[in-house]
Amino acid sequence: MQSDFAGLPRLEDVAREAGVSASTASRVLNGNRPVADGYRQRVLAAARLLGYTANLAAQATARGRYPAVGLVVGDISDQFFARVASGVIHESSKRGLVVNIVSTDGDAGRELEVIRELRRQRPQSLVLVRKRDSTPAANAGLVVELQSFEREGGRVVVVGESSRPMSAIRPPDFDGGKELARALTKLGYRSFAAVTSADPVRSSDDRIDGFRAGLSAAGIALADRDVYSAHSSLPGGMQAAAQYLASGRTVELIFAIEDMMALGVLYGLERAGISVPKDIAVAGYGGRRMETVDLHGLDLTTVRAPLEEMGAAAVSMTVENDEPAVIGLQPEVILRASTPPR
Amino acid sequence: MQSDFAGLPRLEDVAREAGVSASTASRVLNGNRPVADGYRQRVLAAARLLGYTANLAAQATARGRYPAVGLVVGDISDQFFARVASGVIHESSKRGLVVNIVSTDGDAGRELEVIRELRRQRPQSLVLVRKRDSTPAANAGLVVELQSFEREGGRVVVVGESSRPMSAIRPPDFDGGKELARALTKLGYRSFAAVTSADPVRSSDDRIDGFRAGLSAAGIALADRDVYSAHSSLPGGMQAAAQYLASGRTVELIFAIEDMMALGVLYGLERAGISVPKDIAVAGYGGRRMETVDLHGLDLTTVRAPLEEMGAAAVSMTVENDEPAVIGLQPEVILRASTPPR
DNA sequence: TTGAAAGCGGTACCAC
DNA sequence: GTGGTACCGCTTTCAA
Repeated sequence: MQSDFAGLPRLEDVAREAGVSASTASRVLNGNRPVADGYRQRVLAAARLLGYTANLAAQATARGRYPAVGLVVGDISDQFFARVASGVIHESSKRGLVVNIVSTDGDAGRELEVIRELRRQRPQSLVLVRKRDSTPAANAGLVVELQSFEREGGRVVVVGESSRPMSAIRPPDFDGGKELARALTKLGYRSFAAVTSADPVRSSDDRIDGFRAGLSAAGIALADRDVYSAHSSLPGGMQAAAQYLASGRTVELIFAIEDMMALGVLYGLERAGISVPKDIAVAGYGGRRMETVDLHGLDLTTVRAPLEEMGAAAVSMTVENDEPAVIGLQPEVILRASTPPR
Repeated sequence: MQSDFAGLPRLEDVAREAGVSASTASRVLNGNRPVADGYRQRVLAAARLLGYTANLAAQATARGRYPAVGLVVGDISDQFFARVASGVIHESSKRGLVVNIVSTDGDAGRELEVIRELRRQRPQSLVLVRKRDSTPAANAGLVVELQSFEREGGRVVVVGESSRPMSAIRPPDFDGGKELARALTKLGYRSFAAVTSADPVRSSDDRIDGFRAGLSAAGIALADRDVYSAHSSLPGGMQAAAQYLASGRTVELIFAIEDMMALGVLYGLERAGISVPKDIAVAGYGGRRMETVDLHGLDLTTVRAPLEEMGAAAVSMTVENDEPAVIGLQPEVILRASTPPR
């Protein structure tokens, strides 16, 4: 073989350099068992001198476990997946775990396939990130695969949607919608419209449901005819704004379940001569870092979805062996200029 | 140790089940050397029956190389990194390589640190993705580290900025700007303004320079006073639009070096009562999938940066052992409604 | 405390 | 073709 890690120092090289046995060198480097201080120093010096780093794969075969988390995302260019992945990567790094990432390419049917791919590496845990639950059909083989993984000592955590009896971290969409409603009613708003995604994603519904619940608590009803739906994107938001305008109804505030849609709504309204927030207020959801450049009106009120935290929590769950559970995190309402007090 | 891959079938289990030696089983499963067809079938059957998948780490220690690519990104929630990563992941998957991902957290100074982290896994190659070249200071240790990696048979490809004598894949920003200018002049535009990023990123400059070069070819000059700069974001674009309006100058088309900025420009203009594309045209750059919902005017002309392709090309470069080289890919000008023929 | 030796799950050379 | 065996780099008993 040609490129056999050629040149990289092995544990034995360190041991020889330090004049001790490989066992001792190993003990020093892994710091578990006691080693005479003189030897300890020499081993450490030798390791530093040679620039030694343990071969993770060899360690893994010897130890019987690979300190890795397998990360399955749908599409890493999508903000949702990217932000969760970011959290997974950071938390893993903190905990000395490496991250092996695979993508289903947006095709949920490939989940099983990529998980098998991932398992070749014998990761300690699997973090599946999804926007929607897998279809019952795809689910069949998947559940078998995951259970066998857990039976072999692996841990699985699903971030996002999951109906399976499996540890999961759900985005606090309902609560986020609810708290937003509460904050807005507290600001004095009394009549609302909402814009949701035409795509059946659970998050959207939850946000709307939560929003509605929050309004109810203040004695305000959100009529179905005041809920518009469109593609979850900036253009979609413009379309929704057009629908709203065409309806002839007027409300004090429009809540869009996604920031880009909210921007689209904003844009659609303004180009129709309706000023935000003077004539109407707008709120979004997502909380992507929308640089708060001081621009009249573009300071969008939003709810920050704790996606990075969810990714981090997923990793934590897999290492601390808590009971399987479904946990949620706290959303954060961010009030800005697009919804001034009334 | 508890979770020692417990329960997972080993090669030996497959061999026993098939009634052959481990060597033979290995040969069948790796398909290199000849094996009698009878045995072959039995081994394959046994493997299928037991659900056997080779332990990648063990294979790696035995073979002396790990079929993995180490991917270093600055911030995976950033579209640029995410799209490149997407390409890396797909291409790797195609080629049977696993992807180990780490992030510098946006702190270029951490690059060396995370690369060391990555090298514990003995990946065959390293793909570094960056928006800007590393600082000379950080560069010092980095170059040593990377050269030692290459000396040991690893391959390194930088995607994005790199001044080092190292294989790199540069985004075709200059060409993209140039081709855009050519396409626009061909449509009949004659006077232009541009909006660039206040942040010193090479891509921005290249796009502007290319744009300028393209205009020159048509005998048109882009004056410095017609180049505005702002934060590369939607609000930044709005600011730039405000600057443009305040300048009192009028041009036929405004080119912003980033799509979100272009949208901000669009928005800023329209809210000032200037209609796009009726009164003025706008073009962007980036080509993120901007869903082409049929909305008057929001169909933004742009240049598609081939980021996924760059990621894929990086992986290809590391496996096909071409000479180290700096290669570029083709940008794609996408003319849409925001720049109608004049 | 320390080192020798036996693994970990595989691969690949060797002789039959 | 096939199986025995040494070995990959590291960990972890086990005796000394």
